[in-house]
Amino acid sequence: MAKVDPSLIAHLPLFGGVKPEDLDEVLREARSARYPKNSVIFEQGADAQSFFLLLHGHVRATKTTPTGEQIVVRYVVPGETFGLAMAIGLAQYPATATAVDDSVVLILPTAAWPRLVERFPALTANMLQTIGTRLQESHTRILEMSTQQVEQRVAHALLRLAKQSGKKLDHGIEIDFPISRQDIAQMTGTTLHTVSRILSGWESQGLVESGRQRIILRDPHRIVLLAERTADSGPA
Amino acid sequence: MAKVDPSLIAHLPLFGGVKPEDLDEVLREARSARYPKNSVIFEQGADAQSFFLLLHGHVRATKTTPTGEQIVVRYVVPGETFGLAMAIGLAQYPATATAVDDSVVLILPTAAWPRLVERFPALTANMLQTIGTRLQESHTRILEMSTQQVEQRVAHALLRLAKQSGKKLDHGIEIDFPISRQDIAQMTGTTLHTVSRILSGWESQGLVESGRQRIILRDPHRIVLLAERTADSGPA
DNA sequence: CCGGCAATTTGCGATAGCGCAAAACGGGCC
DNA sequence: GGCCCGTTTTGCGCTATCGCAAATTGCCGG
Repeated sequence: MAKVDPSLIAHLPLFGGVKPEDLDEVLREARSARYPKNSVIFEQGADAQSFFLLLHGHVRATKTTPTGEQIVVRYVVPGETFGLAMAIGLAQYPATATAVDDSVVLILPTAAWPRLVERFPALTANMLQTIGTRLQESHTRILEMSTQQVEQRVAHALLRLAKQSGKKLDHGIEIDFPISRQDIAQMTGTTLHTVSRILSGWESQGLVESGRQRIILRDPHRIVLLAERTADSGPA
Repeated sequence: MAKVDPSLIAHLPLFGGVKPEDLDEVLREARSARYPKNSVIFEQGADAQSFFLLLHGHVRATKTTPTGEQIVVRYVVPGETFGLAMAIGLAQYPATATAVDDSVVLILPTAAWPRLVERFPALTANMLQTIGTRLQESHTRILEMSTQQVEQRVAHALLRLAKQSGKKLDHGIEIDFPISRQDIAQMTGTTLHTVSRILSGWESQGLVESGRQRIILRDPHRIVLLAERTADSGPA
């Protein structure tokens, strides 16, 4: 297991306020690991023995009901933390994390957290900020699910993904990791069938170009219009 | 403005780990205020100059879209904090808070927070816990909205309210503050019409007894069954 | 290069829940 | 005690979206 270079993590929000030269101290507690595409990093309900920092790749967090339905909680991009159960007082992970791409993560033992917090009080504040942001995002999502129709929700979801992980091409913005219709359905509270129909429609209007687990926004601007459109407005 | 007795707040989660005798120091920064039923405590978008602790009454937090639709984010019960914008790094309140009952709140200036945190480091951790719990609740809500039908969602919402603010009667559990069909609709992502139809149905089956802004769960157990029922299961 | 599998597309009902509108109700205030 | 207004109920048609099923497609592994 290779040593992690402090410069890799120095700029991350979590470590704001921690002196770069102190980061070695943090890294001493950490190890890194590689997860191949589609491998599970941790499972919902498992003991939260570690928390994670994504260095490379993409991770999907999902939550499953007792009856087996699942939703995508979020996609993690490099630089973000995940599996923070312990920070909010949970002994088990509330969601499952899966690498959707070959991914490299920094693993910190949950047990080290209290020690780190004591040593670097700024960490708690940073963590609070992180969780707070996620809370807001959740509320936004609830608001959307309550007030918008499926097409608008899908538009919002794709725009968000594009902003988060978009790779600019000259003919549009490509979402930079494999994502299926089913995934999008689970992000927006609908079915893969409906997502497929919507994307087909958009494709024939030149709004997107998509294929197997691959989506390119060809005309982000018009998608923004779609996302903001009220149920009735606009021509046929 | 009356002095607040430390014993009133000593047991609150936010102050866990703070010595009771130190609470005076906190209270020196605070003032209390009374908000009559239906008055607005702060408005979404306003500068977050204070944060709040509910002492008596009930407060509803709502979030409104640019186009005017709104959802109920949560109901605050005595002992809980609200308006924590500053703790998560927001300069403006992300929601509106309204007293749904005559309510008494403890008001703490946002400006005092950094000072308090420095003095009582446990506060940050407590806050993290609080926000973390809310994040989880949000995720649960998203999961429900994604996977359950309206009737089940309403059942869950009522059960939660009953647990939070239920007053036990010998003939059931009454939700202890005024709540309209519209409110429930905004908690569950549906319309007041649908909620009304559902409650009417339940009433005729003896599950609830309800009236103007008033709901009594007559048969919580059967409502639990409803809440857990999968779309198809069970007889007509 | 081919077989097989997972992802996607699409057609075709079925329906839960919406939206509108109107009527009934209930309480508080004067 | 009666009036006024906000809340609730309910009928009725409509449609967005689901659910199922079958056909198609594109990849990956061998």
